[in-house]
Amino acid sequence: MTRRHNRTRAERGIPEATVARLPVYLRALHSLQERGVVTVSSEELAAAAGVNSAKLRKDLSHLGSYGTRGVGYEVDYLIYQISRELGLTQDWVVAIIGVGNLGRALAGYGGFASRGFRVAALLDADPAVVGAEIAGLTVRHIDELERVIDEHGVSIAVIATPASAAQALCDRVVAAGVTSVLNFAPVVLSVPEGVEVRKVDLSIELQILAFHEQRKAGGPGESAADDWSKGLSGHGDGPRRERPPGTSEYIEAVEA
Amino acid sequence: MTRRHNRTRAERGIPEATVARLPVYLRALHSLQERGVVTVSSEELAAAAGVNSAKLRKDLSHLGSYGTRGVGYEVDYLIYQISRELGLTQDWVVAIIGVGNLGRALAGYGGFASRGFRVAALLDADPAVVGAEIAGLTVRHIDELERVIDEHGVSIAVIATPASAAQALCDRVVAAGVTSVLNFAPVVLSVPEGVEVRKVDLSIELQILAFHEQRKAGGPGESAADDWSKGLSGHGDGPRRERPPGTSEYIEAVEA
DNA sequence: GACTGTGAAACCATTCACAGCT
DNA sequence: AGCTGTGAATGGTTTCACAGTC
Repeated sequence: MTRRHNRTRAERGIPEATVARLPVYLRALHSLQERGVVTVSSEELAAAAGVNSAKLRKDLSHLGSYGTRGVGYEVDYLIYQISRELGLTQDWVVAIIGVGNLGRALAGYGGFASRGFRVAALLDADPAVVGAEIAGLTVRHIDELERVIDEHGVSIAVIATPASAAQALCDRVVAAGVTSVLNFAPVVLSVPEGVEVRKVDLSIELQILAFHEQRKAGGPGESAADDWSKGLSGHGDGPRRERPPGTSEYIEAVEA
Repeated sequence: MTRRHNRTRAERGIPEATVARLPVYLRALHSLQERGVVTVSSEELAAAAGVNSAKLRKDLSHLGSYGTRGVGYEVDYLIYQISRELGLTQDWVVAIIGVGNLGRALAGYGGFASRGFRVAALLDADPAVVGAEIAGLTVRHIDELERVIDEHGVSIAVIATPASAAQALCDRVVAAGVTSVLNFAPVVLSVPEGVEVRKVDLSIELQILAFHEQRKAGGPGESAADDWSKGLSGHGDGPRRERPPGTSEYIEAVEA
């Protein structure tokens, strides 16, 4: 069922693919706004956002009819409409859990504050960090997690801890009422129905690049496609380049 | 045209969606491997990777027929095959450009080294950082970019600079022969044909979360859908919550 | 009996091309 | 004349369901 009465358009339900691009359009629009541009065509905006214009128009059409035929889109107005659709016209209270290098980078990241994300708390388990002042906030001990979430009305938790700690912390923030989690730890978090998790994985992107890079240079296939003795388990002498056996595979942290 | 003779299967050309999931499977497999698991069914592996089993099987079928009916997949063997397909059985030389908090986090990230990504160089423009030793490397000055790329045979550049510097640096690494770029700066980079760029955007994910979070709580729609005076340009009194006008919109850096 | 590999069906996303408005 | 908004066409991805293999 859809939601209530069918107002004008945008019969609720913007495709995920579109939602994922709206922030990109928003950024491009802000940049145009700063340069004093008042009106922009789908062609121009699409170029600035790195997509093609048909896609841009289809995406925007899901929000409503905010352009003017023969003219284009008014920059300020479109910024407002996209911001509203994304929920950026209200503040979101964010807690960052794990204050290693990544947590610090996130804490100080200007792109959050300027978009309505207010980092209200930093938490860590390491006594050496607890109490320190970072980006204007005092780092609290992870034991205080539930209290801090409650105190500040945190609605989004950012997990920037080692993988080993992530699931347990995720469980705690969810139990404390948080329903949106942004996970930087290299694990698949499981959460109950109704909780949204998004993942940013610093190494997955590199692996995807490696795949394409390899393709450019002849690819795998031919060379040594099957120098692995299937059926004989144990490590055999498989891969062309053995990795030093000490490099304990994974479980690895996001931190230095 | 496909590639040469049609070996067994996997007539070259793995869908992008599949490529993007292979690293996730790989991680799940490594974790199983560490726990001593020898064989895994599509159902179990899918659960560990957070996808459904039909998708997993279809994905793996693009690489080849590496499972055994009635039994499942041999963990070691599958790790090897996926690694090979992703190009992780060879080393990739990476340079990190921009050594703020994010650059540091990346430099020390264990998940890179253990996957065949060798961070060979760190570069920055800030004289206060140049010469410092971070994660076992001495930070070089950005002026030396081309020399460093050449010296080490860098094939992947990671850009972790403020947005304002990103495009120019990207142009330089591309001119120096790099064909894969991982971009953390909040800008759309343009590159010539044949160069692969991937983007990780710390704030886009948060914005997507905000969108869904807002949905849970009644959404926009009803309330104040059109309190913006279209046609009257200038800032009007639009959004429900005005942001402090000082918060200079974007152009913002990834750094603290 | 158990589980993979895969056609076929269903679904979603992108692109095309043009009617419709300004 | 110029540009948006959108049906229709295309292409890609996910899911279903089961034949084939161990």
